[in-house]
Amino acid sequence: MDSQLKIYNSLSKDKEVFTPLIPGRVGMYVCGPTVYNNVHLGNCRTFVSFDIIYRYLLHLGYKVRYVRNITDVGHLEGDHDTGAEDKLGKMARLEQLEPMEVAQKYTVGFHDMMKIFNTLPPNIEPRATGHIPEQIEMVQTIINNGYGYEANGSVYFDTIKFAESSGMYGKLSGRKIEDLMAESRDNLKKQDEKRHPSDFAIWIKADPEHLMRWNSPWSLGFPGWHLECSAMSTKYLGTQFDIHGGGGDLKFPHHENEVAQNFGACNCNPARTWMHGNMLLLNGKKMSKSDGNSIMPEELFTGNSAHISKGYSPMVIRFFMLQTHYRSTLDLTDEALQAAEKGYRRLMEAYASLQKMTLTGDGQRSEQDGEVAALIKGVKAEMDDDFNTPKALALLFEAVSKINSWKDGHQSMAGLGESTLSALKDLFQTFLFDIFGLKDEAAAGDNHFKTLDGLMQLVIDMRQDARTRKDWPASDKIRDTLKELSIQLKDGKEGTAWTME
RNA sequence: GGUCGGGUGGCCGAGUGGCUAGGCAGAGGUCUGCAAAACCUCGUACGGCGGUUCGAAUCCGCUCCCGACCUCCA
Repeated sequence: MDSQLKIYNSLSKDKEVFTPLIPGRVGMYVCGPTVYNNVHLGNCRTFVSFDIIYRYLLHLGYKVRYVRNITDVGHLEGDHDTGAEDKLGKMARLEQLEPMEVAQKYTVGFHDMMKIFNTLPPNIEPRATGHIPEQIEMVQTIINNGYGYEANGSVYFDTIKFAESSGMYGKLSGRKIEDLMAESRDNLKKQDEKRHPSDFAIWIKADPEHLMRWNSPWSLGFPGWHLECSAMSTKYLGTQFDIHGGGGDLKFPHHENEVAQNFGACNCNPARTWMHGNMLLLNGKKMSKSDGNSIMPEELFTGNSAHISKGYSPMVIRFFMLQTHYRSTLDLTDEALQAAEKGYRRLMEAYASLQKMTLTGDGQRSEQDGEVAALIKGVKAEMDDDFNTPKALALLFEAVSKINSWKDGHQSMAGLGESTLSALKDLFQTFLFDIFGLKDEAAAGDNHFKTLDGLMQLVIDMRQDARTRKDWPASDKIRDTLKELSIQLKDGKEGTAWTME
């Protein structure tokens, strides 16, 4: 709890020592998906990043309230926030479903995928359509405070007024208000209703064909995108809270407008720390369906895609994500995934070896003990430095070399203290599973695995007998046949281990 | 065009004013019946050109290239 956790704040563009508003507690809001289609992989990366952040905060002992919304109304297709079709409404029309059926379908799919990636569920997962009264109330408050105005049944946020009174419109995304004002677009519909081009809709009067609409003091309509996050973060975390996160592409306009709305409603800045994950690229380019530069999670698992040579398991992908800092772009390539797969296995195998180890030395501590102790401290220090998972992982891999050396007798464990060894075991257990959220897929402890392992021990014994007799054809036949079945035997000093490839 | 972020060894990726992560691949070695696995050693990289400095890949300037955002996007 007394850690010196530092977090990079997009608002100040600097790393800051993290101090929660209420000691011991953290309120964290992360922008969730708009459930109009299957989650795509970039989405998953953002949520995995924040999952690790959430897990680490829990590890530090904070009582965290993690809120991640589901947006199921208000998010429009096309050019601007008026005159375009709602994403959910469009899918509903195309698939001939109720909008809520669309939302339900993709919400379930999203949850399934989050589970596959082993992310912890948020504490509250509010839906935009479940908070229409709260949003209407917020619009009214914004109007009352003089930051919103009605025009023809729609309500707009007055960005110029906000910029003048707060001086911070554009601060989060590094934009100048003059530039925003100059960004007038010819193809903008309903531009005439706005006082300034940079103003945005917080309540939109529905066209007759619009599927989702609610009564409000201004019109039969629906809330603007951005507003749901402002209303729901306020409801569950208060007008001010600790962390607001999301993908980097949400900085503008979504987050910028959120700040504005919250300020307009409460005259205060909502989140103290803004965190943004970076993009996932595919072969050096942003994923884009229209260019064919895209891959769905399922395709990644099955290998059914022209971009990859084979399938990769969810935990390999999670490990792959951990190897890059959350604020860096991550380039997904087949070669990089292969490297990640091997690295992930090596780490898991070393973990298994470590847990079985007992001390062989005399308990006299030597230099080696100090090295391991420093390593253990280092891993935590890296996570305290803005959740630096790649560096923490690098240190764990240094431990992997040591573990394998001890195991194969290349290096003596002499000089390692009992408490140091057990701290190292704890470190692996805690970081790999509790914080990084990995699972050991090979040893996915079900009954079948137990049976298989028993069977394998028998086969290994029989091969060992053959080897003792120097019956090389027999022993090699066992080894080679298993290899064809994707089971690899690994001969070591202490006998033979096996793994599934 | 505007704004921002990058260009690191074969690939992916940390980091940072001097002690020069890590993973994967490659080379050599140890071990082994052979192999695999494992371990050890090795390649001394930071787009280009200038400048600041005792010293820069790390700071500054210029330049080239790439990406993101500016419009739906995590």
